[in-house]
Amino acid sequence: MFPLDEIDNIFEAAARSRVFKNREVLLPDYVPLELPHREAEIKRLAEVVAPALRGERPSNAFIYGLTGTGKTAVTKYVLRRLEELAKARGSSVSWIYVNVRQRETPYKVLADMGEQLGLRVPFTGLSIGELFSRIVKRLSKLEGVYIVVLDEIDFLVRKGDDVLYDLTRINEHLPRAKVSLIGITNSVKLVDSLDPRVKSSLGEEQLVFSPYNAEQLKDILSRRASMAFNEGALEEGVIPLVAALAAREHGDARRALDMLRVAGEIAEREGADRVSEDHVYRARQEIERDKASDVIRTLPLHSKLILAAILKASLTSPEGRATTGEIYDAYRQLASSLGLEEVTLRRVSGVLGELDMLGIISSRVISRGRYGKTRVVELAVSPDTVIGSLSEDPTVGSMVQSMSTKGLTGKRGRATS
DNA sequence: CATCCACCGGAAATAGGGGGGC
DNA sequence: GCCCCCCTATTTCCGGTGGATG
Repeated sequence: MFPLDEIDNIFEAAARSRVFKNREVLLPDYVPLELPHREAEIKRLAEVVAPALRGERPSNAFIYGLTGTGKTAVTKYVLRRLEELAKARGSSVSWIYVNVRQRETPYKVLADMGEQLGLRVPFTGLSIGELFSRIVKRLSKLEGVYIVVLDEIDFLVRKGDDVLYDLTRINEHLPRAKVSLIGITNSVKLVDSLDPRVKSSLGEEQLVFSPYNAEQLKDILSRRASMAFNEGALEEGVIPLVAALAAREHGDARRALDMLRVAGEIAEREGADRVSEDHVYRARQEIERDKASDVIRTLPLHSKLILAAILKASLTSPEGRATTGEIYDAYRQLASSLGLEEVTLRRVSGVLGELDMLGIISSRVISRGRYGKTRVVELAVSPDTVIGSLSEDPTVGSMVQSMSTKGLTGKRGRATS
């Protein structure tokens, strides 16, 4: 028998990282104790929600800014503080945070809200209306101020949605409790597509978050890095590099912190004791690849097939591009070789649009005059990534693998420029 | 300069699998 | 059990449309 304490020693040694002191502070959901370069936004939001301390309903607010500009972090930061303060003064203020992108459908958003209010909600079966009135019923037994944060609210807006509208009017049903809403989005366009009634209600206050510049990113990164990494674990150029790369991608601080964390993880995996610029470059690649793989793996069957068709069509074309028609032909071949029913051209066109949104392909519609209007598609991720992710699928996997050899020879055959 | 290709992309409807309340 | 609901992927229907061609 191996002595227990020796096992412990092994774990202990492995657990003690050479580069990381506290890796968690680089994770996306970590809210730091201070949010540098967002002082003005914090102040604005604090002013907006402050009336809650007097038991008044704060104005609804609309927060807009690109991804990674601190919208979520600032909101959580301010509301946490507000709640603490309220508790200390004996007034009742609570907040509910729902990420609409993760909850996607109106039903799930309401279900999430309901659960946070202590309701037991079946994951399906109820009508939206029923669910809504249960929430109202629950809230009408309560008192105090409730601030509901709907993050990435874009996904709730899709045409003719009354849930948002109903939420803005929920106070009419409540005798004592007061609800105010904070909507967070990263698309300016959203504001226009909003139901005008919702727009005016939600837009009682509007906050705009501007992207961080490279200097600010550098500052944010070094503060965070000093908590996350051991002394001297970062080579000189690492932080400026990460900041520069992220600044180029519209100042996304989350992306920057991710890059830093993954660079650290790569360094650690390799047993290096310092994180180098090379680790950063590789981290950036790895992040892109993982993101794409995750998306591809969870695609529905026919979307995978269509992606395989794109792969096939683009690898056999000299430019690496393919049109909708070509993709459809390739798709039909693949489908019939697997003995599967085919989806229509309209659907393929729709899937192409989805894949574009997901960043797996990039495409634009062009007119070839006499020869019609079509969409030209090219892969936005490396063929190897696509092949790798698709081959895990039980249905299309083997087919993609056999295609990969042919495809890659085809690719090798063409000019490398 | 009208024509006409090869699709685009909106809207509505359906299928069919998940489940309620009563 | 009955009737209703939600959700996703898809079909059906169909009115556009940029620009090379004749």
